[in-house]
Amino acid sequence: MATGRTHRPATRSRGIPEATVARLPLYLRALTALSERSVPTVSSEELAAAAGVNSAKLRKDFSYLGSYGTRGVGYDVEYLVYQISRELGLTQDWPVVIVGIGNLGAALANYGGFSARGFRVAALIDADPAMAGKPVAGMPVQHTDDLEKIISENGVSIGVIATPAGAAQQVSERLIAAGVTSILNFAPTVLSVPDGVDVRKVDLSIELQILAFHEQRKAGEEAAAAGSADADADGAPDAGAGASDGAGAGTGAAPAAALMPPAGRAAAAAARKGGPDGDVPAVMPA
Amino acid sequence: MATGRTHRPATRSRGIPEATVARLPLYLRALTALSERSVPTVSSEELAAAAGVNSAKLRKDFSYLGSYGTRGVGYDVEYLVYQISRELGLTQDWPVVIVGIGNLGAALANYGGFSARGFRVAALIDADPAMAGKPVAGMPVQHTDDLEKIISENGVSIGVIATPAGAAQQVSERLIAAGVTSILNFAPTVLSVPDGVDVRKVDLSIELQILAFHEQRKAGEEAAAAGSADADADGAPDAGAGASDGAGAGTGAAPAAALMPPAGRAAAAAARKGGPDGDVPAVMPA
DNA sequence: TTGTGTGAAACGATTCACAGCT
DNA sequence: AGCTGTGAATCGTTTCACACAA
Repeated sequence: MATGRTHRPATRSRGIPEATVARLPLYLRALTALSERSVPTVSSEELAAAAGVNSAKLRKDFSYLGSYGTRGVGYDVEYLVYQISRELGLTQDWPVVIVGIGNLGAALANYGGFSARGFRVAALIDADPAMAGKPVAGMPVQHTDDLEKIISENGVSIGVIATPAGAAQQVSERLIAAGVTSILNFAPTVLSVPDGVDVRKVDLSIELQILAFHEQRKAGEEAAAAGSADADADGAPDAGAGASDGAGAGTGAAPAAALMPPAGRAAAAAARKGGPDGDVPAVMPA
Repeated sequence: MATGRTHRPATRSRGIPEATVARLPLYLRALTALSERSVPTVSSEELAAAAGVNSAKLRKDFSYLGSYGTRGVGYDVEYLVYQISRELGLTQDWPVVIVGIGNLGAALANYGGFSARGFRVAALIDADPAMAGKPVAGMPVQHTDDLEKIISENGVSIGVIATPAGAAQQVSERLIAAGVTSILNFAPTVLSVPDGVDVRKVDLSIELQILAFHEQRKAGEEAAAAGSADADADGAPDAGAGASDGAGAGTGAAPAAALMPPAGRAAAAAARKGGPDGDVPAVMPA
């Protein structure tokens, strides 16, 4: 801390809040749709509805970009489309490479909306020699050996990793060494990268687990609601013994058994599926 | 809407913060890896590093689950794996349907890690009659007509939408009517769903746009650093000299020059690629 | 002595509510 | 009369820093 500015120096310096940046693409999509229907202006209320946020948030977001609206009227659709595109850097185009052409990589390569905006798939790269030369989405797959050359010749700064988890870290290192500074990672691993490199993660299994959590809670509440006064229906999360997992049990599992002294190794082991749980997904990570 | 308990009743009642929930799967993955290497205990410091977060955050997160650690020692790996799995609802299994078996849907169906945890693909559904019966990932694709039957017979509560954007809203409505209460949406649209239904979105194009934003900023900073005080170093084609936009522009006195009159239609039109920008991706949404 | 668990401070994002422009 | 733009209030998350248990 005391050491001057620590990692990620002044990156956040002049700035649009991260949460706002993450919503700009959403607004842009809604605006593009309006633009296609030749709608000339929108109110914050309408646009917010189309983007699935509330209008106060949208107005605040736009206020970070400048004053692009007209009081009493709304926003000029075309003008906003342009301003947001520019702010996001979509007025220039970004060559992108996809590394790992398995099921997912191929799906990504075929994704239309990819090239629709400023993005252009510059190359498809895979480690399997058998893939080399094979056309995927009308483009020949190239071998990993040429990764560095491809990156530099095409001026690629954004890489998409769709390899198995085990290969991801190494691939990211090669990409970065070759000049890539932004990575979209579909492999289920935490990538460690140097400062100045941005990584965004897309992880199917994490998303499902989050849904499962809420789903389970719904079931618990339902049961609690239906099942009258149960000891710890909504109990305090008190540090004490079992209370803290009321919702968990849901359908009939005995809550008592669930909690045990932090020494119950046996139960814990039993709980894990004995199956081929491998951390590395077959070929399609996400 | 405001009838009695407003939307999302007491869902958040006794609660683990959402941000914490979103990190539990990350911890779980790191712990599973340790477990496989038969590591008996970890400190918050080590585990945090493996999960890519800082240790204070991790300890705070775990504190919401209960006191599962041992002071002076650390956390018992197996025990924590079990507790987190249980908290996330992964000790039961969740039948899932995937709707839209295009490139992406097929990739998802083939995803190994899917079934690895509590999730099981109960059915693959597609609207194309030509797909019906065809095996994907060792499973016959079924026709949309049978969607309701499939959902109820299998007790499915989680649905994955991998259809083109145009079909997503309708598919979500049918899923929900049939009993699904959690949706993972890969189609690039905002789904509107009733209260009590959870939706999570995975959107490739949004992720790329966020990266592009940061990428552009990096380029700008670099140029600014290298090339003295150049007005529009960041290649903004527009007159928007908005370089220093002072966070908040707080002190009134808007840098008027930065913004041209909200009437510049021409520029806006020019900015949009004339190409086939269609909002609906070919077959693979994400 | 070590490393967890947690109040309290700091920070960031969202929402409120209204002044001010059109 | 209407709708944006934005200070101020609120809420949620992260970080700090240290008491306390092993």
